[in-house]
Amino acid sequence: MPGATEQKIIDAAVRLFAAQGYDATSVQEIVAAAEVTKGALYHYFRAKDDLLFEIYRLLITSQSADMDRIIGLGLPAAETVREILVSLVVSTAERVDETAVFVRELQRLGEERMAEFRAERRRYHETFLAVIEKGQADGEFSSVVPADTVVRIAFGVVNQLPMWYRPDGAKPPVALAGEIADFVLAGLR
Amino acid sequence: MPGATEQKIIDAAVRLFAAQGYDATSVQEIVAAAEVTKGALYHYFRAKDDLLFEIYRLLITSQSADMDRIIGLGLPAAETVREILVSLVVSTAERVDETAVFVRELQRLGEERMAEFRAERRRYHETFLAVIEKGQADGEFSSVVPADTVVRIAFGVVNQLPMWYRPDGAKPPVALAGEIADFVLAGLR
DNA sequence: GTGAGCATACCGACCGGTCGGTAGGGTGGT
DNA sequence: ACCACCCTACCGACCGGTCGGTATGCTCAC
Repeated sequence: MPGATEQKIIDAAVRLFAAQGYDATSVQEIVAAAEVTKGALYHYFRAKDDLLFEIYRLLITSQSADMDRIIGLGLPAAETVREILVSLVVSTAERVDETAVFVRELQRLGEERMAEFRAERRRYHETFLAVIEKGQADGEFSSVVPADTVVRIAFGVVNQLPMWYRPDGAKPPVALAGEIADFVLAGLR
Repeated sequence: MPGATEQKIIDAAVRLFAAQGYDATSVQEIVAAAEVTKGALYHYFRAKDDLLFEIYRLLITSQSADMDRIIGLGLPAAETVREILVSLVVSTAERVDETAVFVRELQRLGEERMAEFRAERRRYHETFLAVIEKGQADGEFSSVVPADTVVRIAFGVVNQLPMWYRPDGAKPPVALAGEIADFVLAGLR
């Protein structure tokens, strides 16, 4: 539960990192945007990349929880896939800036933290993969296209979403999410 | 038609930008990797971001040409879509580094160049969109999912490809391309 | 001799991070 | 009731180092 100052710093960092990139954003810019001082920032964070770490942690934690919750419902494969995709697209649309930073600057994490995130990401990936494979094994889905390719396609759209999605666009996120889910499910018939 | 020195510089820049990011790569690193000196680099390029510009230009030019060639064949919509996707996936796999840089650092281009690329990108986008819309109008494709969403999904995978594709992986690019095309076409039935 | 193709030495700006210090609110001994 | 003490939160000037870019001059093919 971050305090007000801490939160202002993270919000400003997310906004600036998304708009300009991590390296192109100076600590000075962040503190100016957050209306705090450098002293305050380094009081709460040991280094600039702790900000990145924190941004990723918040995003991943909430998305993992979403997926686990949906799988816990025990729905049929098709409905599970739909629920996962809709929730993922909607939550990504809600947090485009965080996602943009995540996708673009993942590599900037140090070795150890990188490994930690890869593991979590892999788990996330494989949970979704298992749902599709089960659907294929049960005959609910077609097996023409291998499950891992389907997963790649699905995560591909989501991760690219920050490139074109605009909150003030014509299609509300939930409509978009529905279309994407429709298309993926159509491909699995 | 770049000379040998110029080409060495671009190759080194692509490799380093892909591995570390644009801002995290210093001009010193580039000239060291290319085995030239700073004088040589600034003899051929006016600024560091001219390198980015050149990388993008080479990539976009060749991909646009590929797509125009395929459309020129005048095949039925389904085959056109398949050909476009396969050629795009294969050529992206051949140039993962360029694509990674392109996707990650597009924003670093200045306003004017950015506008130029957006226009070219839009044209590319809309050419593919038109193929799908025509297929839907002719009844060859289903219209359940709007064409623009299909385009977003297709380009999503391709742009994310550098994140997971490894040239030494189990699946050769052409197999991968086939699977992706199969899936997209299945979604269009 | 002259211009293309480099090499080398160097510049000022700016960057992430540090550090000595302060403001103010709680706390415990008397 | 009061004050000594401390601790958290924060300030902002400053530092060493690195960065993109430049100025100048050599060399060699034509």
